[in-house]
Parts: sequence; structure tokens; C-alpha cells
Amino acid sequence: MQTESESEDYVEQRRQWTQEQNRLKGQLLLHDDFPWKLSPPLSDPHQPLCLVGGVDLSFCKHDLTVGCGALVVLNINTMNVIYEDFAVTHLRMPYIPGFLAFRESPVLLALLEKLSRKHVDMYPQVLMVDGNGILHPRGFGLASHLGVLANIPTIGVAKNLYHVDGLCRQDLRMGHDITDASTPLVGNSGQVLGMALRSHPDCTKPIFVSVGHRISLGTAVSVVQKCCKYRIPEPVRQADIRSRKQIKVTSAVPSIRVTFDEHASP
DNA sequence: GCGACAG
DNA sequence: ATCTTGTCGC
Repeated sequence: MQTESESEDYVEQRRQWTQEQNRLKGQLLLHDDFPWKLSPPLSDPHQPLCLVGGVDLSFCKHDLTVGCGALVVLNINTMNVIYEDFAVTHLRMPYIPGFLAFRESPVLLALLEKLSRKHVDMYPQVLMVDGNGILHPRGFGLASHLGVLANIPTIGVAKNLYHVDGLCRQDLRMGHDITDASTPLVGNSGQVLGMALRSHPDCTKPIFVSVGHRISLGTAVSVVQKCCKYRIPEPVRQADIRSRKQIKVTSAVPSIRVTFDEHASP
């Protein structure tokens, strides 16, 4: 039966994953590393930021191991979705806090590679990821992991605060920071891990932005703010909405349903 | 030791 | 992540 570990604690798996991320972390860049600017003056030779991507995954309610990854690309000036693609996958590993990248990055990476092969002209200049960047136990969340693997500037956008380096939701309220539009997330170590943003004037619950890869926090925050029609920035929101709709129609297709029936009736 | 813990 | 109705607020 159980060889080394009696309980499925994934001890060895986590050790390997940690080792791999520490290796990838060597390539992580926390500064602006791209040729564009948000809004360059006419006299400026820099190219303007136009294409912003967003990725997210949704799961099948009947089988949580079946998920649908989505990649969308928007024109940052109009917020129109100019590209969308999906990929259904089977998740072998469960969700383990701190190791989200190993569960979600494979599908997302495949979607990015497909786009670069088929329609390079629509490849995003920066990518928003549903999850954290360096606001992570080992300073290498999904946004950073995906950014390094795909070698693309990424921004981490989380809907909930990851309690890391002493950071916790309570501390944010105590300092009356709730009245500010943005609050730097400084850990006990003194490092700025991200920014809590009230993406809408009357929004009580903030979003948590952190650097993924090849971008500075200041630029990341500016890009996110420019994309906020609602609490969640459009690239991420659209990826979320569309992947959720896609997994529903997918699970309604007979050929996919067979998979469920096999498990349901032995 | 116990609890907390992105999606 | 996913299951759900109403409901509080602008």
C-alpha cells in the first residue's frame, strides 16, 4: 500500500516543486523589461501599450478535476476582447496552497504557445494572471511562474489576500488604510510584496496586485487601474466569465459526458 | 502544538 | 475553484 508516506501529504512532491521554483526564481525580473510605455507622449519613441492579456481557469461542478483554461487578449484603449481561446484539461494534482502554479500553469502555457504560433500579431504585451506574483510564501506565485516559463511580463491579481510574511487582512483595516485607494503590502521582512487596491471608488473589498515577472509594481498597478471597469480588471474578469461559460457548454457535449458516466456507473 | 493558507 | 437567494448599497 502506502510506501513512504502513510497520508497523502505530498511531502516529496512539495519538496521537488519547491526546488524547481527556487531554480526558476533565478530568472525572475522585478523591473520594467519591455519596449512599451503606458501612454507615451507623441514625441516619445516608445511604443504604446495596446494588447493586454488575461488568463483564468474554471472547473466543472460535476468533476472538479476537469477544468477549462482561458486566454483572452484585450485592446487596453477600448477594452474590447480581440482574441479568446480555451483548453479543457484534467487536473491530476489537488489544489495545494503555495503550489497553484503546478496545477494551473501547464494549460495556460499551452494556450500562450498556441497564440504565439498562430497569431503572433495578437500576442499580449503584458499578461494579467488570476493569482499572485511575488506575494507568495516563496516569492514565486502563479503569475511569476507563468511569466518566467513563457518569458512574458505578468501581473498577479488576487481577489483574496494571501497571508504571507506577517501580512493579514486585519492589519489593513486597523491603520484606516481602508480610506486610501491603494495600500502598499509590506511584509515583516520589510519588502514591499504588492499593493492592495480599491479598484472602484465605493468598493470595500480590495484586490491584491503583485509583480509577476518583467514589470515593476508601479507599472503593474497603473496597468491594472486602467483596466478596472469593475472590481476585477477586465482581462481577468473576461477570462473568468468566458472560461466559466465554456466549461458549461463543454460538459454538456455528449462525448465529454461519457467521461462522467464511466465514473458514475461502474 | 495549533491555526492560517491564492485558486 | 464550485453549490446558491436574497439582499444591502449606490
